[in-house]
Amino acid sequence: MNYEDFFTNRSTSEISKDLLGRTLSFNNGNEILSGTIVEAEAYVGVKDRAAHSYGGRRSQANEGLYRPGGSLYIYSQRQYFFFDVACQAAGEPQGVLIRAIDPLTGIDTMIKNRNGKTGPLLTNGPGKMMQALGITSRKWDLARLEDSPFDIDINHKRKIEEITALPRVGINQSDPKWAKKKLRFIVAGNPYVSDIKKKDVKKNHGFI
DNA sequence: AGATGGATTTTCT
DNA sequence: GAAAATCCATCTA
Repeated sequence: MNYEDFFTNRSTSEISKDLLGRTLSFNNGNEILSGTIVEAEAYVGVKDRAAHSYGGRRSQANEGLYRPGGSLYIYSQRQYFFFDVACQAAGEPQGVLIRAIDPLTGIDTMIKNRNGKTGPLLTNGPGKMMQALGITSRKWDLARLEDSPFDIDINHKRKIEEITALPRVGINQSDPKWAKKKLRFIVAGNPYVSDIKKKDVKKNHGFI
């Protein structure tokens, strides 16, 4: 299995769901920072009102979405960066946004990168996650996953008790049809999922 | 625990 | 000039 196969050949929601439980890692040149993906959102292209590629919108800023599955689309907003992987064949601008990871290695460095924050505050949101990894530029935008310091383990994943589908976060509500679509997938009960309620957190973090 | 408003910067109109 | 796939401090209960 290679990245291009993994990120094409099935729907972007299926790909997003299948990313849960897999390890995302970043080699900062000194050590490997990594964590288990516990939250991801699908953006399904030109018909998706909430996608950056809605209506075929295309510019230097969102070019990554138009690249073949397995290409990186890194984008910035309000001093924060977002990590997306393009899905589907070249020219079909769909993608998955990785929103949160349950940290595994390099945790001390993540705490430093996050100015002393600890626990779920480390990585329970897309901007926070990238800050924890120490990403401060769009340097790797448009790169292929296999040619970047990022890695997603597509050969192994942790067993998950239950996956929940929810509406996506922070998107324009002017078109309820798309705003309400359940294209956000989470590991139920994991404390690193953004906005999870304390009472919903499970002791095993949602893994078996 | 839930709600509100400010910060800040890239990108497009 | 305004909007944006966010985050955080601060308020109220």
